[in-house]
This record gives sequence, C-alpha cells and structure tokens, in this order.
Amino acid sequence: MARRSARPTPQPPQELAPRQAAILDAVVTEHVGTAQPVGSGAVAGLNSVHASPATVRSEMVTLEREGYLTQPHTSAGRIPTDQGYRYFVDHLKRGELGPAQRQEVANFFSSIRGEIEGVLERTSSLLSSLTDYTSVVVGPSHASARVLTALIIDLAPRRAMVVAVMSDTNVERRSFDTTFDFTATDVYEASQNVKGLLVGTSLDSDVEVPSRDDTVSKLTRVAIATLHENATTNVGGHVVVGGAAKVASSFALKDTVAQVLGILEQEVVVASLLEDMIKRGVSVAIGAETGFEPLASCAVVVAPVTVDGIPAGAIGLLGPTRMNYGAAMSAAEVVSAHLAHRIAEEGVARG
Amino acid sequence: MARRSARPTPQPPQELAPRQAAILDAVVTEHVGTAQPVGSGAVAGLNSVHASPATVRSEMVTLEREGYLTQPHTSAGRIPTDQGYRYFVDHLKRGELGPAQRQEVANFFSSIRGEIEGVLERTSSLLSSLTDYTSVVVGPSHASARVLTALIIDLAPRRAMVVAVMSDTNVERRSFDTTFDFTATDVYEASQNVKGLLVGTSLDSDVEVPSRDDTVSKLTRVAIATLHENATTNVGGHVVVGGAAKVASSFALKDTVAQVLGILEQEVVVASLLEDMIKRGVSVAIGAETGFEPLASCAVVVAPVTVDGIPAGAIGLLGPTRMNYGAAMSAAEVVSAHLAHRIAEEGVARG
DNA sequence: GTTGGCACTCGGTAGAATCGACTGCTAGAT
DNA sequence: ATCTAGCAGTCGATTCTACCGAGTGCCAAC
Repeated sequence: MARRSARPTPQPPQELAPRQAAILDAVVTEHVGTAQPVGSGAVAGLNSVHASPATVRSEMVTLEREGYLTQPHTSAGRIPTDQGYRYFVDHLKRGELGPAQRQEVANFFSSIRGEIEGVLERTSSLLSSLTDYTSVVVGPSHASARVLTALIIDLAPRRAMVVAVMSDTNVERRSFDTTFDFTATDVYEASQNVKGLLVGTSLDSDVEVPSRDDTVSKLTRVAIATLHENATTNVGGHVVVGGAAKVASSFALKDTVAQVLGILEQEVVVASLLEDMIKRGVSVAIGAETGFEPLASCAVVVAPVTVDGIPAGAIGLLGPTRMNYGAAMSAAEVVSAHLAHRIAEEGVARG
Repeated sequence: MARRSARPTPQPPQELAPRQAAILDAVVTEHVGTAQPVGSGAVAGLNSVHASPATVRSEMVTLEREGYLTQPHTSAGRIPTDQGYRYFVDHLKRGELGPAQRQEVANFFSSIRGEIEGVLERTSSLLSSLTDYTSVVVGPSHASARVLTALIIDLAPRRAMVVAVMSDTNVERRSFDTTFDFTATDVYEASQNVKGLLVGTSLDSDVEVPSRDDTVSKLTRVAIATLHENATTNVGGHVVVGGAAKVASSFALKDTVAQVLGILEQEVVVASLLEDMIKRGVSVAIGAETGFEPLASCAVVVAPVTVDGIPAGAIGLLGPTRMNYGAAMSAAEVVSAHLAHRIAEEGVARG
C-alpha cells in the first residue's frame, strides 16, 4: 500500500509576463505533442511568439529559474516542470470536444441499456478510447440510499438470505446461518418484520429490533444484523478501471508502468484520490500533487458526477504529466454530464 | 478484438530417451529460474545429468532437431520451445504447495466473509500474490440458476423495477419504463403474478404470460420480458483479474505488455479461453496453444472450479511461457478446491 | 530590450576492437 | 559404439573512440 506524502505547496508569482506565458504555453503544447525537449528555435518559429531564438532563450532562463521549465541536460531543449504544467492548466482556456467525439458520446449514451454496473464499465471503456488515457469511473456510493423493500428467503435448514432493494436501485443481499431451526412461516413473518422495520432507513442507521426470544424475533434480529454488518464495507462506490493497457504505452520505463498499474489495482486508493480531489475542488492533479510517489510522472484529471447537486461518483483520467489536458478535461466533463443524467434517470426513486 | 487462429498440432515422438528428458528438464528448470539461455556446461554440472558438456551438446543438437529446444543465436545456449515446455509440463510430477503457502490459503478462506463477488476479487489477489503471476477468476455462471422468488417495485410514475432472487444466491434486477400508468395495487398484483410464474424457472426458459390487456397483465408481461431480455448477456460468469501489474514485470518488451493487458481487458475473451481449455480438458496452454497471437509469449494455467461435479467457474494464471508451471498448477488447484468448497457453502439452495 | 554571431556542451550514433560464452567438429579414450 | 577432451570458430555484448548536431550561454552590436 503506497503511503500518501505531504503535498508540496510552492508559491511562485501568480502571473507571468504575456510573452513568458506564451513561451511556456508553446513549450507545453509542443512537448505534449512530441515527447521531446523543446528548443528555443522551435518556439521562436511559432507565430504565437514573435521573438528571435535568442530572446526566447533568455526568457527561458528566467522561466527555468522560476521553476516552470527544466533541462534534461545542459545542451538540450526545455521540458515543463510540474509547476509549469500547473500554470498551463490554470490558464487553459476551456477546450471544446470535437463534434465527432461529442456525437460519439451522445450516441453511446442513447444506445446503452441495462443496469448501472454495466453502464459504468462501458463508460469507462468509452472514455479510455476517446482520450487514449486510462480511465477510472467511480459509481455512486450507496451510503445514503434508503431501503425500498426488504425480504428474507429460505435457503436451506438453518440458512437464509436477506435481501434489501435500495432506493438507488442497488440490491444488497447477505446469506447467513442460524443456530436454530425455522419454518417457512417463521421466514414469512420475519420477512414482514424486517420489511416493516427497514423500509425508509439507510443501512448504516440503527433500528429498534424486537428483543423477544421466539424464532421469528430471533430470525428478524439476525437478518437485520447481517444486513447492517457489512454495510460500511460498501461505502465509496465501485471503481471501474478502463484502458489499463494504455498505461504501458504512456511511460518509457517498465518500472513506472508496473508501479502505476499497482496503484490502479488498489480500488480504495484510487477512489479516495478522486474523492479527495473533488473535495478540494481541483480538477487536475499533476505529479506530486496526486500525493502518491508512484504517480510522480502521472497526471490525473477528474470530473465529479453530481445528480441534483449531490455527489454521485466521479470520473477520472490518468495519463502521463505530458498529457493533453484540454482534451482530457473536456472529455471527462462531457462524459460526466451524460453519466449524471443517466444515473438520474436510473435512480428515480429517492427519499 | 483478437482473432483466434488455428491451433497447431505437431506430432513429435511421444517419449524421449531418459537422458534427453533429463536434459530438457534441466534446460527448462534453469531457464525458468534465470531467464537466460542455458549452455551445455550448466546442464552437465547438475547431478541429475551425468554426462560431459560435449555429450550434452550432442544431445542438445538432437533435441533441437526434434523441436524441443532452440537457439536465440548461434553462439548462445538453448532455450525451450513451446513444444519443449509442453513435454516438460506433460511429464511434470505434480508439485506440492509449500506448507507455508498451504497455510496462507487455508487462513485466507477461513477468514474471508461476505458475498461471492468480494470473495472472487480477494481470491484473485491471493492467487496473484501467491504465485507472482496475473490471476483470472471466473465466477459461477448464472445460466442454470432457478428463480427462488421475484417481485416488482414501484419506483416512479411509469417506472418500476423487477427483482429476482436466484437459487445461486445471485440477484437479478432490471428497472424499466412503461407507456401506461399503474397504481400501487397493480404493482402488488403483478408482483404476485410474476412470482407465481417465475419461481422455479431459469431466466432463459420461456414462460406462459397472460395475454389480457389490463394494467396488471401488461405490467406482468413487461416485467418478465425485461428480466428475460438481458439474461443471456450474463451467461459465463463475472471475470475478475488480479495482479495485472505483474504483467509489466513479466515481459521484456513494452509492446508485449500492452498487448497482453489489452487481452486481459476483454473479459469475454478471457472467460471463453478458460472455458475452452476446461472443455478440452487441458490445464495448461503454452504460447500459440492459447489461440491468441498476443499471448504468443504467455502461458495460461487453468483449474476448473466444480461443485458437486457441476462447473462453477474457473481459476486461471497467466504468466510468461517461462513460468514456474509446477508452482502455478498446484496453487491454482489448491485455491480452486477451497473456492469450490466456499461456493458450495454459499449457494446451498439448488434445484 | 532585442538580435545575430559564436564558442561550447553533451547526448546519440556509428564503427572498430575486444571479450567471453558457447557451439560444432574431430580425434582419441573407454 | 559411446563418450569425452580439445580446439577453432561464431556472434552477441561491451567498451572505446570519433564525430555530428541540436541547442545553449554569452556578448557585442543594433
């Protein structure tokens, strides 16, 4: 399990001079495209920067001193630092998704059928193929869902199952053993009890259970206890990773690939990273900002999924720090909006 | 989607001379350990082979001509071919799991709680950490499960959900929209109808539905149709992949890593590969035997999970062709047995 | 402040030399 | 007839050298 480290908080000048900003912008854009260090000549050749290579060089020296750029070695071009990417992202004018891609997303969401788990999985694939980055989709947490109905089912002697249908259309079920025998009638009556007691409550709230010692009461108690028992385990929604294979193409070192895949396997870690980002109100975490060593050369783009103002999951994209932030952010946002809409349709019954 | 290619079926001599077998065995074992080509000197040094390097060399020439060994280049040692591994595996005396590992598996299965999905996921992690290979666990197919009880739940105007609790303790649920309004009483009556019609049937079997045109009948029809609609989608059980990060460490080329991860993402492909192997009665597929180009440098070890003689899923381990077959096979078998036991406990109600 | 010019740095590539692990072959030993 | 010791030959891997060129830093001129 990777340990979270303290987040570095550098305080560089908030704004750069226009020409410096243009140069930084050019370096980032170029480097994202080519994966190569960017030289003064390449930047000076662009018409967004009207200055000679020499001028660009002297500005680059400044940018490097301020921490926005760095040189892999003395006689190479510059590449952006995490801080450079950060400035770039903070000043990124929101890019729009291409019309073809917009259409693809719309088609996808109008064609997809079935229950939420399947939707999440296929959404993850869509996002990944749309952006060429690894995608992470966190489904709605079941924490606040209420019980719509509940029942007990006779499985075998001294064995039964309790099922609760939740307001978010999720179904919780647990089978359990008892130390006493029960009849079909006992099950039926206990089932009615459980239903009466649980409907309208959430699974992490306490309910008044009958304390009598007859079979029906005992069965009722055991069923409710079983259902409540593992409720906390389920908090935080399911995590679906799509396009893990993209990781292998994104990084030069196999070590990095292995480490990043290792993080992706830890669902709770991923989920908490995204949740944390959303809570802090950031939509992009770059390198060390993620708080995980193995993600030092990664960036994470996140978009919350909210239904009626209530958090209902998250969408994340993980790529190398030299990722196409504009494309990733707009893809995440568009898909997030569609997904929120879909979830709203699905879980109509609330409260 | 990778395409399956024809399986090659070479027909070499069934048995090798004892000394040749010993040499082949030594080359495989050594190569699995070191990942390097194995020279005649190294083999001759072992006490399982009493012969000089020169003799070993001349035997190696024969083994190479027969297709068991190959040379990466003229002046290097030998490495086994797929056919060489095949012979090795076919003549492998069943290795036992170390007592420490046995204990670990036993502890794991005695400690794990909760429903089947969670068990499968954590089993997959266990297997992967036990063997250092990527593991694939396919859960029981729901195809043959019967309905224990079914009900309809009112979600919103013109929207409801149908839930069916199956005999394998799985729960199927589908929400659906209607073109007509219905009352709570309609839902209750339709629910009773659905229950009456479906209990004891499997979801892929047809049932006689009421053809009348009143609200309750229509609701009943829609509910049953919805439930049956996607039943086929679910056949084949859920696929859980564990230890995907291990892929990155197993192969030298990043391309291979990406391709293998790509295959692992396609759950249906993986599931059908394992099922196919089980059906053909093989427990190991080496390189081209898997039938997938991208898995040319991989081997797959599979162990069926059977409960009372009925297939209830599969356990697979995926590694490089130079994997430790003995360890992988025994781990898969031991875990499979435990898992089968666990599933048997879980899904007590059958028929 | 900006620019052209220029010497300098250093990674990457190509070619030559060397090393060493192995092989295949053959002649002699068992 | 089988095995083995010896030996020349092969070829990947490593090291070294030279060299090229992209790109820099600095400076003097505009």
